[in-house]
Amino acid sequence: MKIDPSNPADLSAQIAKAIRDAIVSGALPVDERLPSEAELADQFDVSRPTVREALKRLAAQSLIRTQRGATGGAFVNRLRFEDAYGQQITTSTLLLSMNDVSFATACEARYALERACAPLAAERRTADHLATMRAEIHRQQQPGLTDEAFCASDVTFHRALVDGAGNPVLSYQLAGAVEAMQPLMNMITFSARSRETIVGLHTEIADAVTAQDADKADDGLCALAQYTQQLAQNVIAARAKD
Amino acid sequence: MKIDPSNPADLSAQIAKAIRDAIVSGALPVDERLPSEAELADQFDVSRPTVREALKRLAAQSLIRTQRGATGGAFVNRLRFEDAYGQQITTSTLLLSMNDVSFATACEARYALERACAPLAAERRTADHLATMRAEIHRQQQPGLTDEAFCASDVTFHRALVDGAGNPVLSYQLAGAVEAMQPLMNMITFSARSRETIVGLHTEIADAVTAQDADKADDGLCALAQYTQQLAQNVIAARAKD
DNA sequence: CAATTTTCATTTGTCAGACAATTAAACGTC
DNA sequence: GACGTTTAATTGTCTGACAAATGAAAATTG
Repeated sequence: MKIDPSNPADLSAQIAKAIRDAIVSGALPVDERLPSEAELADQFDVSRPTVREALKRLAAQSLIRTQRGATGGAFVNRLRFEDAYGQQITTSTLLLSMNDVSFATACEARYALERACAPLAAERRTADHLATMRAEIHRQQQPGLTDEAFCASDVTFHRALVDGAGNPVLSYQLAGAVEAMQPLMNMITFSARSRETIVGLHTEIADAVTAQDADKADDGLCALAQYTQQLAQNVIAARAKD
Repeated sequence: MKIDPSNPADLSAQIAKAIRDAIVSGALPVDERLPSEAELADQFDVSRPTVREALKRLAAQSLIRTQRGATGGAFVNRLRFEDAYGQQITTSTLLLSMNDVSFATACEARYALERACAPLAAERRTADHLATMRAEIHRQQQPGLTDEAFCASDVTFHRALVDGAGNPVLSYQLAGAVEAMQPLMNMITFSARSRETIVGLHTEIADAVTAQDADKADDGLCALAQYTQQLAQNVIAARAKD
């Protein structure tokens, strides 16, 4: 872990990589305290600011946490799913916005993944998940709701569905797919008519999950996917006219 | 973007967040040059090392790239899918290893997501994808293959299947799920008999995808998921005896 | 004038040393 | 023994400096 080629550029990146590899390989277990910045500087034969830049890189990925004081230092962080959600969502959102991913492609991916969760959710959903879904359906029927609030409620509804599968790995993966879609969905203006249709499909899905009917839930998701694609196409067509 | 509360700790984290928000919101477009470190230090009223630590945090997330020289500086980076793969895999791997995620949970998530790709892959796979799958099946039949190499080939096979869906968003999401499983799979010792079974199922899947038969591909994946779970249970049972 | 070389200014990368803030342990004091 | 005080260790930040890279401008040369 203490190797460093004599290339005097990217030193902090090299040090960060060395420590990261040690963490990923398990050589540095969770909650292990790293040597102090001064010691690391000695070991790698660099200055303390360079070590600090390397540690900040790792902190940005939630791989370490730091603590001041006598018994302080940098500690290997237990990467929790909640911590990873945020990064996953940020990354997914940027990937979509920076790579000219079409609405159709993103939508297809999102519903394909969500349909994978539906059978598990139908089987294992708890009262909590059902209650969240019903509450969001109710919210979506409020007349004064802005389009942004409608989309946010939509995200909450679908995340409750995904979480219903009771598999944290799935919830983590889907967090990116579902939340990253929100900026794209926000382009759509939801008329009273389209909201009614969506709420109807949400109700169909919630009913199916309540009844533990995986097939019906899948039907609802398919219909919702199709309808969402159609709404987006209408927006695109309307823009083309201008 | 220039706001900074007078809390004199975590300055670099606050600055990183301010710039990150500007990038995510689109205020800083791709390839835009950030002010020089000296200018940023002036604007945020901090020292240059503090600014540098903030920039290193962003660089660790591939949000910016830096360049030395007269026209150098920090530029907003176009986050590419290839760049994000690595981070996704690292994060997923650590999440699994640090959170006592059971083999069953990880396996369930992985195959649920992979099954979501199968119908699309059956529809759109190219000759390239089919060739990769066949090549890996062939490799998996080599007698001298180590268990690690067998697992690596397995990953390549399944990534070809996922890529066959022709949806970069799906490929990105699945990269984490599929690759992060590899360390867990490496725990399993693949006997000649189990390899034969797996190769048989791989062949069934490849045949189905070749014939564009989504249902058969799904059958193969389900069988593979079940068999993998069973192999893992055998390993766990054998360990319990010791 | 054109092409090439040189110089130079700008910017990042790194270093050294310093001080402030925080924290827990060691130490005294009652 | 309980409670405040000191102290040492550690991170967070600042200042100032120099090296290295790099493109642009200036000087030189044919």
